Amino acid sequence: MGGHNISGVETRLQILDAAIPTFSERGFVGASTREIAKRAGTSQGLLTYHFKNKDELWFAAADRLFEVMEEEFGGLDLVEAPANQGEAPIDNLRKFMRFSVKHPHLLKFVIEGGRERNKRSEYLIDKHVRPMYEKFRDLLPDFLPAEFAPHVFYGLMGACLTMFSVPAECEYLTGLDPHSDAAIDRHAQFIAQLFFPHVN
Amino acid sequence: MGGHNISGVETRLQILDAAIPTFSERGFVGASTREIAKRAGTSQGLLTYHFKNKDELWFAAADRLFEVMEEEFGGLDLVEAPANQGEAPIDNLRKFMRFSVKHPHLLKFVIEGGRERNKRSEYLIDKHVRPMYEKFRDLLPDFLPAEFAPHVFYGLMGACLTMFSVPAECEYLTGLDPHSDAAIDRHAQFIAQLFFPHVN
DNA sequence: CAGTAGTTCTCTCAAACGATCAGATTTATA
DNA sequence: TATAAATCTGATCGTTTGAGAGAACTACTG
Repeated sequence: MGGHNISGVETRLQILDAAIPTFSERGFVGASTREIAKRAGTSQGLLTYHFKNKDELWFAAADRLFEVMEEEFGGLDLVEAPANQGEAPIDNLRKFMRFSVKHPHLLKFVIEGGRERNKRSEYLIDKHVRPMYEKFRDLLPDFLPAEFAPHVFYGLMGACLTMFSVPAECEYLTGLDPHSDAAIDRHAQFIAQLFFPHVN
Repeated sequence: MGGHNISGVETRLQILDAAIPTFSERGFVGASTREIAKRAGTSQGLLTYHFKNKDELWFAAADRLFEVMEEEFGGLDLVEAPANQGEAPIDNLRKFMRFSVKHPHLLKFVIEGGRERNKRSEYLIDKHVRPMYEKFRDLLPDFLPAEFAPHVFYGLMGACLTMFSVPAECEYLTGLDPHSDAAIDRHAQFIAQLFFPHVN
């Protein structure tokens, strides 16, 4: 078997690597399959050959993003490490923020997914977010009542990531570029003092 | 003067009241002028009469939202009140969160505006967000170094509002409805303990 | 009551969209 | 070398989009 490219797998990846930033920048509706094809250097008709439709392309892009996250970041150890091994939480927070800055698209996918409930958001939550959340929840300290889990989760996530989820706004509003190492380190320091005051 | 409706001002408001939830739910690109017109009970061509184009309609909707916020909430006193008058910060946080839950559209506007830098985000920041931010920044305690202002701002905003900015996701993921009074109270309690531990 | 200006509505248009398809092209297998 | 399978391109379909031109309507003015 064969085709123009050595293998369809390679083309698939090229398309996904073009689809991810496009969906991230323009949103699902705003991203056109023609722009994605142009970025990938292929034709628009090829997208529906490799992926059945735009929804399936989005699913595949989300899967690819979390695949990269799993490889590079290795899961969410925000709570586990400091609680169980006594590691400095600031190191984990910094690692977490650095990853979020390096891969802003994942954050954009999750945030846009949370906007309204549809098949995309349900796919994202069921397949990728819920496992993370349950791991997080199970690692919370015992003295914390169970009903506080959502509040700690969204409180911590929001405090950690909001600044990096709107980098353009942050720089235009405050003059601070959230991508800079200084900003990341300072934010990690601030959040660590906030959530883990006893460790310092 | 005259026309089919009693007054153009009334029609304008009807259109804005339809545009706000539509932009909020679907985003700027996803919201079609036809859906807005249908919700408002008018024709689509009327939108370009009252507002020059879709961008101007969005600007007017944003202005209207912040107008309501100013009337009902009266500015951001998160820091001012507790620092200067010794009021319980939890009351201000609760008030802030209640408003955000009652008017989720404002939050959606700001979040989508931060996605990428364009004329909409710049309009929103320059006209509405920057005054809030500068007021917030000027009220921070003196012992806090100035370069921490953006971190406190986005840390606090993120911790406070992220849960309410993705209510559908929150409920589907954690089973907790962020609109409920119990959730709001508990979140205010958690955030207040986090940011103002000395007050309790 | 006629005239006029301001307002609302209908109809239309070009552009862009996702999706589909026939056929060309390349590779793998026999 | 022949054949089948996989890959890719380019054209096209039916819809939906934002925007605009001009008609229809209403209230005010003289």
